[in-house]
Amino acid sequence: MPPTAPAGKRTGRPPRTSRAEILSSARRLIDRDGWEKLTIRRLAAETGVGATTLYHHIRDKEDLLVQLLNHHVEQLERPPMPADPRERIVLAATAMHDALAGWPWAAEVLTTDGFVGLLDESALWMVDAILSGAADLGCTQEQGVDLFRSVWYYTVGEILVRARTRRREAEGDLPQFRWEFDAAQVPHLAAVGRRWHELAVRDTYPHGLRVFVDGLLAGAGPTAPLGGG
Amino acid sequence: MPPTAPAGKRTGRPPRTSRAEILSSARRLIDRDGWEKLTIRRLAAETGVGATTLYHHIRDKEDLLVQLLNHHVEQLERPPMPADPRERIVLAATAMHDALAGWPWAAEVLTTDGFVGLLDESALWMVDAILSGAADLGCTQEQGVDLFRSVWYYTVGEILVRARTRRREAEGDLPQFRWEFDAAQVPHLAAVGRRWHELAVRDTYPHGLRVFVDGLLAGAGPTAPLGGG
DNA sequence: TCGCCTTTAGGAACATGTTCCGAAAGTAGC
DNA sequence: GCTACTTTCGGAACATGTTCCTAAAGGCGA
Repeated sequence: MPPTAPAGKRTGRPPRTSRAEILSSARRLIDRDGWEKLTIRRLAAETGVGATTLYHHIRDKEDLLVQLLNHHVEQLERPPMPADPRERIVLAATAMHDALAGWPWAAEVLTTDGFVGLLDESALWMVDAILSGAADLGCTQEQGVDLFRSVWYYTVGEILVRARTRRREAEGDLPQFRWEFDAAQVPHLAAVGRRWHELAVRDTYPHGLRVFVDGLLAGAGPTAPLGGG
Repeated sequence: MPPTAPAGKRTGRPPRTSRAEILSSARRLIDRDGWEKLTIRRLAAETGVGATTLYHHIRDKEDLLVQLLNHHVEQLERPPMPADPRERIVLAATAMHDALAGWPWAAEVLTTDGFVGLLDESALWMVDAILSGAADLGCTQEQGVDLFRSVWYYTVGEILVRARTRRREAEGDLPQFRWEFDAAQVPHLAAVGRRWHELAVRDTYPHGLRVFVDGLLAGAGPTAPLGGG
């Protein structure tokens, strides 16, 4: 990795590419072939350099993906924030969800407590909106962070599960599942049986989110701790 | 893959190993070195065969992991089910969570809508308990499945995030995060700053689960649809 | 111009899961 | 015993992300 060259004289072999150029190659590649096709070697070819050369400009693939996500979120239209704190939280969480839903690899990268430490401020207004909503409703900082994390778990889980389900379906992988269950052992599941998938197509994220936020906030406030201890 | 030999005469080259033997090698390997060390080649060595031979007994690594998970869940002590439907749901979800928490690869494998189609009945009593609780509270099948899925998203998200966070910490990867934020752009986040991790150590899963279940059920019943459409 | 130093380039190599295909090792029929 | 058939074995090979290390290419001082 280049030592974040400040300016002025340059010595040594001239770079054949740059971080910015690599990122733009990556965006081009994703736009053209989809993000599943984004491999290091392909990206190197698209950039016009050798594969290992990329590693002098990006730390690793995750670094690359985080930068791409930053760029993606920056380009999102930023909706006006509702004055009502609760609505603000729901809206911000939904925006977070939607921003990631089409970019499952982004959710994959951000599957980390404190992923906020990876992103630029320009991509963090959603997080800030949630924290601000919680604060306006009387939550302490601790409670705000707890609320955010719970919402984040739900969101990231939904995205990862749905993304993987879609991929499985695309690969025609479902037939291998078994959908006949022994009613003696699992009567309710057996009653559902192969209707499971038919029943599981609805988008329950928005409703679940609302329930979650309402519930988490119902017990909040200066006197009632949000979480356990 | 062997054609699930029914019985009787055997012809052809005699097998050097079997599915059961591979599974038990895998368990031994995991017990000894941890599941991160479970690779195909290592497993083959432990079993005493060539690497590619495994593929005549297991479909792929995911197949292997699912079988291991089945075995793991089978060995869990099955707690008595509370008569109260709501408590039953919470207990079953918690059991599901705890069963997976120490086996993050299992959550990885089960990140799929309808993962229940992968497991044996003996590993599905938790799912059935949740469906039964929902039914007892007046939910339709649709609502029960919706409730299960929402709880599942939350659960799987929590597990994946925590597992990945732990791995990151183990690799000493956190320092690369940035924890100074521009207060002008994200005031609340900036106020939290590097206290984020300090605040994020609490286990909020149980409380969040309760909130979630209560909230989802509050709007349930024969007349009030649980989800959107 | 010649050599030194700095910086970048990228081939070789490794570990991962996985597929292909020819070789190996049995039974069955003659 | 010989041939055919069937089943399993496993090395070679591929794509993936990634590290190591040597070569290349420029500026700078003599």
